[in-house]
Amino acid sequence: MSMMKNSAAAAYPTPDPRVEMLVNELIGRVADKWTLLVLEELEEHGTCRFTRLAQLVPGISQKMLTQTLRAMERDGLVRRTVYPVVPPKVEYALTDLGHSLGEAFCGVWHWAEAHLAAVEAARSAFDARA
Amino acid sequence: MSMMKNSAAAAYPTPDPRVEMLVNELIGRVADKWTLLVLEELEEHGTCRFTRLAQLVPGISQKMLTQTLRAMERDGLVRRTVYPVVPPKVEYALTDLGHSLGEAFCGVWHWAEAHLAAVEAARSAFDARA
DNA sequence: CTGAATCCAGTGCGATACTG
DNA sequence: CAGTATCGCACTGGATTCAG
Repeated sequence: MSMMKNSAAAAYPTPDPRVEMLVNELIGRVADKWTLLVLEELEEHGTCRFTRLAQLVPGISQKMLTQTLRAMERDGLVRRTVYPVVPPKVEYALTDLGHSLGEAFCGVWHWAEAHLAAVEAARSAFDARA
Repeated sequence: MSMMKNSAAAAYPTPDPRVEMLVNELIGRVADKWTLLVLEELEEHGTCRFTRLAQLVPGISQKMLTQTLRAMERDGLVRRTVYPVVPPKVEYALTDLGHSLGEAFCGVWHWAEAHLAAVEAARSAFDARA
């Protein structure tokens, strides 16, 4: 991975416009608010059942949780295990792919944490100006 | 950077729930599709005028570009310079803060690039199952 | 050229009710 | 328990028009 094309200004990853579009779409999907939150909870608590996740993720509706989990499963980020018992029991766990995404997002997470104050200051200054 | 809190399970950044909420909101704002694209173009091409950006970012409407730039300016990510000439000339440039965000997103970018095939494979498998 | 304002179609998403 | 189905509204965002 990350072979670094021989181009000069290779600080940025993708010179290929076709791949770039696909990458943008993928990021758009994966950088969703609920996806991030679910990802984080699964990282932190490990395998969880549906209702547990609903409690863990603050403010998520049951509909959004279902949709988010489906999308993540489809993208190979989570593994869904159904136990044929009654009442039903369904467990969700991160795949390796999902875990690697969590790590990738750590950079953004750290950035947000580190620069939260700076952003808030900038906002105050901007609002004061206007 | 990345001082690593002394806590044991410090693989994940934020233990404080209050900060976590703020960080989530900030990420939600900043991880917007158009913000990412504008950020990328500004990284790649440096200072740009309004119309230039409109051409550079594929498919963005003038309304969204304006909104995005305003939000980014408010958050301290871009610096807006107005030249009092006629016709008007306005330049947009990344601030240090904006540049640092671009770097933070590189991790996600690389992830998306590296695992694009894996995600597409997972989707095909999922769709075939259904 | 840069942008604000208006209009409007599409849809994201919460609330609620129902099923296996 | 773990969903699916339906409704309804608020908001997103594109197209268009107007202004400095």
